[in-house]
Amino acid sequence: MRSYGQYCAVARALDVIGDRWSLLIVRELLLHDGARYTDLRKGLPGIATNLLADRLRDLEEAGVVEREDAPPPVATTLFRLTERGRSLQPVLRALLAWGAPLLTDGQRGDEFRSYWLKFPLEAQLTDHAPDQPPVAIQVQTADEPMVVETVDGAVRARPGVVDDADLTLSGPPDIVLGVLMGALEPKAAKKRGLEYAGDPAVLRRLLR
Amino acid sequence: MRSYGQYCAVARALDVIGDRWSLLIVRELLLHDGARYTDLRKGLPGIATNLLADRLRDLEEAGVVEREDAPPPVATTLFRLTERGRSLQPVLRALLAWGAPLLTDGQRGDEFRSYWLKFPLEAQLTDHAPDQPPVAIQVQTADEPMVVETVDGAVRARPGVVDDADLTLSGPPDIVLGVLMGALEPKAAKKRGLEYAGDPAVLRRLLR
DNA sequence: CAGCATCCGCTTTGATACTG
DNA sequence: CAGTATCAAAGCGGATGCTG
Repeated sequence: MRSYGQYCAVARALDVIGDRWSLLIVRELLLHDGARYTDLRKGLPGIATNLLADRLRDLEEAGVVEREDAPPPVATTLFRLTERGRSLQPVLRALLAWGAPLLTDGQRGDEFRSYWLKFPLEAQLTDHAPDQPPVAIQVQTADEPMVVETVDGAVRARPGVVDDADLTLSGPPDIVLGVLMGALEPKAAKKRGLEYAGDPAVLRRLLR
Repeated sequence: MRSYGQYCAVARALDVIGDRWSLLIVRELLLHDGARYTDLRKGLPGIATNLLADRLRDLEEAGVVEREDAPPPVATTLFRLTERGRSLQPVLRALLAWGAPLLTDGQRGDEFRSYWLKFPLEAQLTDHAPDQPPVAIQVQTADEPMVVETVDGAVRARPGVVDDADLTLSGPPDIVLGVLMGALEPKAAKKRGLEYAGDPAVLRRLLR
């Protein structure tokens, strides 16, 4: 990117990560540290492959990303965030918070990966009854199942399955997200394609 | 900007404010609410006038900026942030914090406006002795003088002059900033063009 | 197959000139 | 003062080809 040529911290930051796709690459690496080129392409639908290569090079030069030639049997290049790269998390969090209201008008044909739910869910949900036994919610939407669970008073979301989930949600991403963010009543959501099974109190415990 | 087409809050946020110059326009309006088109141009050295007009239109459509046709005697258009626009402040703060280390390698011919110091100074400085009488630092660098002063235990920076400053700093922006951020010792700074007069304890009170 | 590089058409940006 | 208009240059998106 061409520099803004301004002696200002915001402008200098944007000189480094203001390029199109750059912050989304950082998002992918925050969600999936040690990703292969192909993983990044899958997580960045719409990016041109030459741009991904360019950006990775730029970010590497800027000290945000580092590449590691994994030894056999993997024998592939892994891309990681440096410490400096991980310190972009507050920027992503702020953007996430600002952008969250823009999700309420539905998916509108946008691409979606269910592990993208990790950040909004962990930001929004809190365990309001950490003394109670832990709970787990199984979420099924789009490409892969996710688990939302309480761990030591914190709420964690990860790809995966649990067989003893206290609550199971499945349906379109925007509906599932709406319910999990407390913006949509389960009753209304059922009419819009939500499958809902288990204990509703679990949701109230995390939402409040 | 072309949409990323991803159902993700970060991507949707970037769809709105990820365009080149957009966040710097927001910076200007946060620093100078109710700015005229010409004020914005002065505060955004390097922007092409058609781009400024385009971005202001886009941001207005997105509900970030609003324009107000000021009545006489002003009789000009004023641009303001909406509430939604002001809520971008955490994003700017996060970018500022991330970009701050990039300022330490000097100004390198970059443009500078002294009121840009407001955010970094207020973010970095704290009044560690709020019970003591208030203090003021007069800062003179580049285009206009700035005052850094304690107000009810907070630190405020604003364009202007005070005649009873406890400390006066003047010199090149990067040197003055280095001293005020505590990254540069006054002694070393003097060798690099800093004029320094008054009570050094004032600085220690705000830095610690 | 993973990790690019190249080519090409299109869009965005930048610089400058001009206007109500 | 607050923009349009114009045009060249750079950046982006999509397709495809190359190399280990």
